[in-house]
Amino acid sequence: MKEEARVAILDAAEQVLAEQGLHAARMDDIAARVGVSVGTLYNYFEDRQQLLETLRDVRGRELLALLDEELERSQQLPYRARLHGFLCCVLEHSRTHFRLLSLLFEDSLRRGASREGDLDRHLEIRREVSLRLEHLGKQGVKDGALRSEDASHYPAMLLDMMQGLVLRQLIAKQSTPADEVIAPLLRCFLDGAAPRPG
Amino acid sequence: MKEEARVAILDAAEQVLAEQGLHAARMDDIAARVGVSVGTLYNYFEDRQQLLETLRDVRGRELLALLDEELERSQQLPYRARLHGFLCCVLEHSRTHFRLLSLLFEDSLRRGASREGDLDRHLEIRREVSLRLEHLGKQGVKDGALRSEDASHYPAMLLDMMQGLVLRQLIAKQSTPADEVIAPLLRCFLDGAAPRPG
Amino acid sequence: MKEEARVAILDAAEQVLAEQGLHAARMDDIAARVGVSVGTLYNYFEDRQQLLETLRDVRGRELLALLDEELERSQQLPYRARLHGFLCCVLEHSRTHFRLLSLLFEDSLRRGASREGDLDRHLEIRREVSLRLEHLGKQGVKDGALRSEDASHYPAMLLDMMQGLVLRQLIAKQSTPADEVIAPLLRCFLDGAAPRPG
Amino acid sequence: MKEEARVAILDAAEQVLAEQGLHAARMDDIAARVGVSVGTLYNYFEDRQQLLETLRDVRGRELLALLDEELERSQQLPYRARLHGFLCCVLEHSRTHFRLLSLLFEDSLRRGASREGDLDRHLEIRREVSLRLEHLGKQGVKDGALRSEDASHYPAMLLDMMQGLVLRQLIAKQSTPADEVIAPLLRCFLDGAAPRPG
DNA sequence: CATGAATGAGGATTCATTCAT
DNA sequence: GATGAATGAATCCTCATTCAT
Repeated sequence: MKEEARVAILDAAEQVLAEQGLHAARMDDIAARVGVSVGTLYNYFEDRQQLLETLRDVRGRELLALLDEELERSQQLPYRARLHGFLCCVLEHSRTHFRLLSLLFEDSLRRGASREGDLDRHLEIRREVSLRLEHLGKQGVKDGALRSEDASHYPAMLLDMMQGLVLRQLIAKQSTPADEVIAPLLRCFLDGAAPRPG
Repeated sequence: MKEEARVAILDAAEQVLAEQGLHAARMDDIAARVGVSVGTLYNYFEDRQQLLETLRDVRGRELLALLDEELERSQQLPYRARLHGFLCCVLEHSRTHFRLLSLLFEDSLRRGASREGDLDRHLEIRREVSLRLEHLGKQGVKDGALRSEDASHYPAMLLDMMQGLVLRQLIAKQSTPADEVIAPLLRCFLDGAAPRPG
Repeated sequence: MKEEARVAILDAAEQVLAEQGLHAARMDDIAARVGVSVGTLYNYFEDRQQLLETLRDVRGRELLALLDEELERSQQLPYRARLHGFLCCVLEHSRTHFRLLSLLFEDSLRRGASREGDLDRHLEIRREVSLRLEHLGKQGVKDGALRSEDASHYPAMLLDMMQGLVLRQLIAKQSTPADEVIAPLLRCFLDGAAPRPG
Repeated sequence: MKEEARVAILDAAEQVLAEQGLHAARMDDIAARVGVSVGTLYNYFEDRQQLLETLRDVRGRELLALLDEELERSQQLPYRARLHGFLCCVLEHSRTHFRLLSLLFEDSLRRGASREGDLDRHLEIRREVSLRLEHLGKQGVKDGALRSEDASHYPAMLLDMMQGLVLRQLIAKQSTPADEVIAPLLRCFLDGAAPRPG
């Protein structure tokens, strides 16, 4: 009961944030979106800041759960297929929550300048996703699908490209099927942009 | 005379924005940084919004000028070297202005939702950089250094990876030499992450 | 049954008021102190204002009852002893409830400015105590222990000194035995600060 | 210029506080009283708290200045006359600012419970006045006008009686000439309430 | 042109009170 | 009767913008 309300508030907050931006999203707007009054928000969250932090944490944990599920499911598949599944998963989740995560991330970065150590928690999710990609990468190296040389750079590169990809879809307000956009990304990542000698 | 003042204000604005964030940067702070009073800012810029827009445009044009200069200079070199030079150029400029551009870009994205058509101007710079990369890519294809198949995706991918790269350096507050960070990026981009068969 | 609850609420209210102050004491705090929910408070008292007024009246009547009891008990004693007993009684009660009465009195004074006639009820208790002192004073005059000249001023003076005395103990957070603090007060009051000629 | 504004704000604040009470006095009310807008208040004072503290300090220092002036002036007079002058001075100042000082003092007392050490500054003024009375008392003892026995209690007693006296005038909304109310107080204080044997 | 005090709309937060369960 | 979540009016404070000097 109480939990449903929290969820409803978080969902509303995400919508309003996505539409109005981090700063423009007023508590009144969020309340109106849920269909309650401002005061109610404060029955569930300490203050605006804590509401946003909770939202970030919840969404982050959702993504990680999705990824772990996907990794579990694809355990027997070869590296390329697993990576493809993983990225699709990230893409799918990001399409839904990208603007939110992006806004909150930007904010972390901003405030990270002043309050040292706060940034750590804010980057946790990205780091967790990265860790899973690293782990996956080790399989890739073992399978002979990845060179070990630059392996440490790959997670970041992949995430960067994913992020940009989602961002461009957001801007274009279109949503190409995941396969279609991930395929060239994977081709370039694995095989390189240069023509294969053979 | 008038121009010098504008430049001073823009510089101050960038510093304050980088330190305090888009929203926290107050007109008073900017004025104080220049060493003038608030009123003066309004003699040079219509309002806060226009000051920020000008700042974004100016910095954008500076980057484009740098890139064009670099492309001019490297005209006789092979594709890989030119691309390397180009990315170094982007990296260098981004290191100096990244936080600014990132903040302003986020803001554009945010307000892009509401004010249709406004976003276009905001994305102009990224698009211009992208165009130059496309153009460079054509040489790459001609030189046989790039497959033509996914050529249309390459500019975006490269830019995404550059952006992430700069971002990570900002977060880590360290600044590895350009060559060192761009090398693996280029290796992966051109040759792929998978081991070359030969 | 109903009465016990009222008493419990009033006691809790007094504690919270004493700890947090008139304004900072929230209905939720009072309810929590009793161990009930806010709604319950409203089953026993019209609203916050009425709860506080009741509290003031109840405590006031308790003091008056104590004083009357003391006066009854000391009926046969000489003036000085009766006055001493009376003041000890006031001191004892004040030590327990001073902060409360002080807060409520201040509040009366404040609102007395706006709502004419309201103040009267608020000052009732002080007036009642004063009346008893006046009455006692008449015995003092008869006994030859008081000059009749300024007799009308004495009750107020005594009360003022008592109030200050309690206040200073509150501030110092110490509680000297009643006799010890009342003795010099009585000496000064009855014999004066100037050395006796004899 | 800037100082005039500060003074105007402080005066307005005092009026509004006296009329509405410590808590009911809104920043908007104070601003309206001065004839400026809220924002202006914040150009002169950090926040509400600081405005009130400043007001208390200023009024306190005004009283001390008055007292020191009076003590200076009466230097050659005998103790009784000097004390009379001193008390008149306190009475006069209190009549003008009593409600203010009383409100602020009550507030100090309240918050003194929680924030230890804060109370000290709040009680400073009362303590300063007390010090001057002590000093004056020493002359009284030397002059043979005061018994030294309870001398340490006298300042507090006098102040308590003065405070009550002013309070009662405030409540009664009448303002008896200073001499008339101070005379019986002094008579009682110096000669005692009991009839002189001689 | 520069100044900087004044403006006042705007937003986060609190808390007495209500009322459906 | 008891509960406690919902309500929303009320208030402090901020800061972009203006304009008289």
